[in-house]
Amino acid sequence: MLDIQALRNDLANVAARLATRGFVLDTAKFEQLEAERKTIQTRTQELQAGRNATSKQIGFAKSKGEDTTAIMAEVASLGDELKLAETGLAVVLAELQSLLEELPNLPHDSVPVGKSEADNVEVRKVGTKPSFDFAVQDHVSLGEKIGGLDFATATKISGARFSLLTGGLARLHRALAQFMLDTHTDQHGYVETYVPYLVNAASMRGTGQLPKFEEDLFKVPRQMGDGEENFYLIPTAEVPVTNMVRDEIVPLEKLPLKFVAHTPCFRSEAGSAGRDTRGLIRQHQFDKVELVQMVDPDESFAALEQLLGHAETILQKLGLHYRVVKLCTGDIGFSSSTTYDIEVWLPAQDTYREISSCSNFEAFQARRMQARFRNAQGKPELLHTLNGSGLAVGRTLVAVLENYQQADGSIVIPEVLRPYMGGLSKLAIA
RNA sequence: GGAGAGGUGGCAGAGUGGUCGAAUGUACCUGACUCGAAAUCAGGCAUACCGCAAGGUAUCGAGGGUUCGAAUCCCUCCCUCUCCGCCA
Repeated sequence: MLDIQALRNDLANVAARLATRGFVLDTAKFEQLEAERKTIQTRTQELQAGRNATSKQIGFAKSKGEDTTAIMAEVASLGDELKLAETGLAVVLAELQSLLEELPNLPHDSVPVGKSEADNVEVRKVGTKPSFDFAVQDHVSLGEKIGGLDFATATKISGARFSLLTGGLARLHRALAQFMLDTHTDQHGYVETYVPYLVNAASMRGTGQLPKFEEDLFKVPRQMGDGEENFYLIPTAEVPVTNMVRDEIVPLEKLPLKFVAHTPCFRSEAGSAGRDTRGLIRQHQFDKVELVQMVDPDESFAALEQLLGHAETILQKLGLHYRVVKLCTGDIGFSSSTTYDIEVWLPAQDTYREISSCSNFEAFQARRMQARFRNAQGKPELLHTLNGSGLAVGRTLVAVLENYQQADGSIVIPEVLRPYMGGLSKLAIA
């Protein structure tokens, strides 16, 4: 959520910055709501002040045993007008709130201006493309050759966009996740966390998935007293982990907070019909190791570079070629101020494919969540939150399969994963 | 699932219809005393919004209700704790 003060003080500038990401801010509507709010709020507060003062007099008079019928008659007439004013105020405030909740974050000044993915800026390439003296196969064919990648059965069990791993591939998948977790906890100073996969609406609101992107989520209805209040399946561990600090005031000396979590992620992939239908690239369920940091605002951009480096380390240790891309204003996510994507080289597709996305949200999520720390002056101040995939496990599995394939279709297991594979050095063809 | 007890400021903990936004303790900040610290003493110390300011408004788990007036009474819900049952 943006700071409403920024909109009040410098609406044109906010609108201009939002425009760079293709968002049209209805400034007239905002100004109108603000004007209404001011009028109604002032009026309401005047009425409340009047009522409070009179009621106080009644209490005072009664305590002295005086007659109060005259004053009580006077204040009685306030009731209806006050109720009306309060209701009107609540309506305007709710409208303002929902307008505010649907505004995306302001891109940071350093973010390249652009319309789409095509305008993203490549920051660096690391490693080299592997060369093959045979025709490369994609991970689906490779999975069939060595066995253990079974889409047909997954479809029977659940439907499209689900996968089933068995045997060596299932173990390789687990090995990747474990390797990532161990690296981030042992070498990068993250605290391992195990979190709920079903979360409430307040958490989804906190990180920005709600109210605007409900159709991307899997919703689990449940009865709650009279009505119903849904659970949602997490689309990323960012949601439960970042919400750890919702409504908290973190002591300064505890910063930065750094958490890592390995979780499944559930996405409805609404609006992605027909995209990436083959293979493991785009699924309703996939695993991800997620890095999350909550930091002092002065340090969030340095933290972003570090976090990005932590994610890159995994690819380097796995010996995978990748590039880092800085997303342009038109391509960054709703809540993000700055985002780097890491794209891994996939030889079978002859292209780089997103495997991690690392973002600084500045105070955008913290303001929604009221996630604060006590600053050096002892005052509560909004934190900055960051997160990044470190990495998407399913896509990393794809990258390992495709980059480590041999002429016969077998897969050499990267050195760093072998301890997690019981010393195995190769997945042989079935 | 059944029975009971609770949810108040950073923390602990009073407060059961009227100068209560809330005693007290503790933590923290400032000052005094001290060579310095501890102890002691004095003062300060919730958040948000409106306002140039004076000041005002809201917030005592959430929502609704009663009332001139609600932390306090009523209703619904959520959460926590204790005991019992069930259970990976």
